[in-house]
Amino acid sequence: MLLVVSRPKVLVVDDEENIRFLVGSALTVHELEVTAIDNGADALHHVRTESVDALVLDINLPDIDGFEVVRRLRASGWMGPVLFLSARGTTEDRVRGLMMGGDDYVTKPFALEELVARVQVALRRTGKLERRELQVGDVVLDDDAHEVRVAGEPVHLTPTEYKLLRLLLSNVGRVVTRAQILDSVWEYHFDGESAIVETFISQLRRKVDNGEEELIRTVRGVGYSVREPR
Amino acid sequence: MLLVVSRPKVLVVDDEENIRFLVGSALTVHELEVTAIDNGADALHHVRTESVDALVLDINLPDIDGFEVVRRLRASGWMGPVLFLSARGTTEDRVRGLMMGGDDYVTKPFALEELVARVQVALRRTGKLERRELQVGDVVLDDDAHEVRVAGEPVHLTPTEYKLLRLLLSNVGRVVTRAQILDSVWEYHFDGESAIVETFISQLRRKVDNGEEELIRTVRGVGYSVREPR
DNA sequence: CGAAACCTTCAGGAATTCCTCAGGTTTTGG
DNA sequence: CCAAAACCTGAGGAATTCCTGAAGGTTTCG
Repeated sequence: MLLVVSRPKVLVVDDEENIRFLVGSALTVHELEVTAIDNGADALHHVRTESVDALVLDINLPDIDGFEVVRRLRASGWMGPVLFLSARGTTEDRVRGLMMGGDDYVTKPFALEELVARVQVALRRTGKLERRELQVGDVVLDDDAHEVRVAGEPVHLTPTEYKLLRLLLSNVGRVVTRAQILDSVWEYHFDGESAIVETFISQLRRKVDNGEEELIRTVRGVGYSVREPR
Repeated sequence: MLLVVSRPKVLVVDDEENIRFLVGSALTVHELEVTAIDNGADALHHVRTESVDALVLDINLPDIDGFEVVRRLRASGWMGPVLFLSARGTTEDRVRGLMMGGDDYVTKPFALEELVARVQVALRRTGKLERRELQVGDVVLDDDAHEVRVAGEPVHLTPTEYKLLRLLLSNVGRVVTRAQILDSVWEYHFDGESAIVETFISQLRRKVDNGEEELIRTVRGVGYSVREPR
């Protein structure tokens, strides 16, 4: 597996303080390195002098139009992905026409989650971000393909099984309590009895646990855990 | 795959600033090298002295008529493709009659996307741009010919079917969610119910999925995905 | 204008998945 | 060693999700 040493760098360009803050925070939380700039000229300079892996760019900037920023960047050879932000309705058609290719756009107001997801997709496409894979032993959960492989062989999981395995794998070496599971996989908190967790753990084991060393350990009175095999 | 070292060069000739800007941006985003000029005389000079791979040319220029520009260029041996821009209705018939060889035209107002596509087609025809094909298993989607072949045999797809297949094939190994599909193939975001995606997936499968190993996998609760067969 | 091609909705049916229940097995603590 | 607690697992009906054909409406093209 490819080891990505440094985090991908994203430049956010928008003249609204709020947007910069929100988008910046969201991207930072998702392990990206963020710089925020409020005008086109400085943005140009930054991309040309620093290394930037992706650009989140408002179209309506006080000085240089977002399209123009990109045009100049392309002219100077920068080929990274660009995600345009545009106010709904105003430039929608123009944007549609310009996008395609490597670029993308979202209209304000947008869901931060969606924006982050798109930036990540773009970064993966350009190889700056590794594939989202969780691996323990010979079990691989590939979040892009939404697929699970055991010893290389694809294994079919139902949506709930998948969510459960995902939760366990992203907590390797830690016990996940029944309450956590109920809360995360199902969306109700009740402490009441229900064998539902057990049922799904059981099914998961049948599909994913191949004999010898058990992947999913039961921690009696607490919950379940997956640990890296030795 | 052919490595294209330098980008194809496109000259845009139009007296309207806006058109030059929009067309220029669109072409640049699509990795073409663009020069823009606002009159016929300079355009003639530019083509004769610099290397130009394709021409986007307004018919109504302030000085020399677009047709005349091309006539002279042909006379001096320049044989590149020309895409004429014309105002709707006014010159349409004339254009039809006058265009020859590898030339094409679009009427204003036009979709930038379409214009870019046509320029690309022209450049591919003259070998300045590599061919774009998406292939998975024995299904080939040829974007230039706008054609799909299954095991070598051409298969007819309607425009929507084609867009859908194209989206799926350009995301091999990744799940494409229903929302992504609706957003990309159709242009509305709604979370409301609609069996339309299913309907088209169904039709696509009938046309493209040939028995043995299914090309288009359903990922229940998420979307659809195509994966490279092993 | 008329025909053909295409898009969309709808609805019945098929397939899959969820979840409860009930009986069995293992572990714990005294 | 025994009983209680905790956990495992299979079965089956309910619920959800998906498939697909048919029918009606729209657009395109000659």
